[in-house]
Amino acid sequence: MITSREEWKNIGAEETEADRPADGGPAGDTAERREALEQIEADMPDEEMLYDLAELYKIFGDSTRIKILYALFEAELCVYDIARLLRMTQSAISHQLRILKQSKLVKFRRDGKTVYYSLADDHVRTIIGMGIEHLCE
Amino acid sequence: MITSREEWKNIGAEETEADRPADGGPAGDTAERREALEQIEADMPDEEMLYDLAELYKIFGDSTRIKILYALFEAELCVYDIARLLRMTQSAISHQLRILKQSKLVKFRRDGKTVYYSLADDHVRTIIGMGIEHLCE
DNA sequence: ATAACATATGAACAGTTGTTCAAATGTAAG
DNA sequence: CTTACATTTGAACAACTGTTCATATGTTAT
Repeated sequence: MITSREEWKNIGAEETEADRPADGGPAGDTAERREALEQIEADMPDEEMLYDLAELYKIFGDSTRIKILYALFEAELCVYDIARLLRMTQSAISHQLRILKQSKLVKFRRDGKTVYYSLADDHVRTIIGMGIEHLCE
Repeated sequence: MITSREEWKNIGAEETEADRPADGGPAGDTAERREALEQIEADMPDEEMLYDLAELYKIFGDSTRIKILYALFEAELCVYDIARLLRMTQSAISHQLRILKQSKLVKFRRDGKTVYYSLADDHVRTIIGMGIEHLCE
């Protein structure tokens, strides 16, 4: 029986790199391939950008939030009405609105006791539109 | 001290609707507002569509997956090289590739022992592009 | 001031998610 | 066949997420 992990272990490397791929790989580790990888690495946006990008999409990755955003496509709405529309508690909606607010996807204005929310800009529409386009094929 | 929940409670309603907003709301529950909400509800895509949309964005909501997709922007890559590029275990990468595969965001071909992955279509590029555009403002 | 209303927030809890570890496939060569 | 390589997969576990419940904050009216 093969111990499996042993093949991958880069003996002598630090503990934290123990399970990462060492040299080798398919069709040998040619200079060309190594160079190509380095080029790709160089062309990649920095860590932070990619992290922020993932954080942004995480926001869209919840159906409650998608529904809220979609509802705001048509009109400015108060928390109470969004809750009524989605048949959820206003607490749940309020929590999600906070997240949407933090991501600058929605803006709000206060009118007396009521707080009205609306889309921050048209990017939201475009991003959701892209997703729908992908699904419809 | 106010018991708070009591104000919301729709007395006589089923248990499951106990904490949902009943009639009322800001500025009274006029017929106009009720009608506007019904119109919005009618214009909303069906539950399933919105759920699928959220599921799609969930895929983009992880930086490892974003990195993999971004790497595939430039070239077809094997699992081993993606792992090397992102400095992660090939197991972790393989798990994520399975998810990307299931969502039809990447396709793959086998060449001997090696499996090469690439973007399934250009929607991925557009969707990620939209996200970057939103961040850069 | 008090009461009622609209929204926000903190803590707790269940459900989900991403990585790791270990082992299993699948493929090619000796 | 066996061995080595490349990838996949299942289980376990920690970290994260969304909802609920209870309560707090903010606003208007009396």
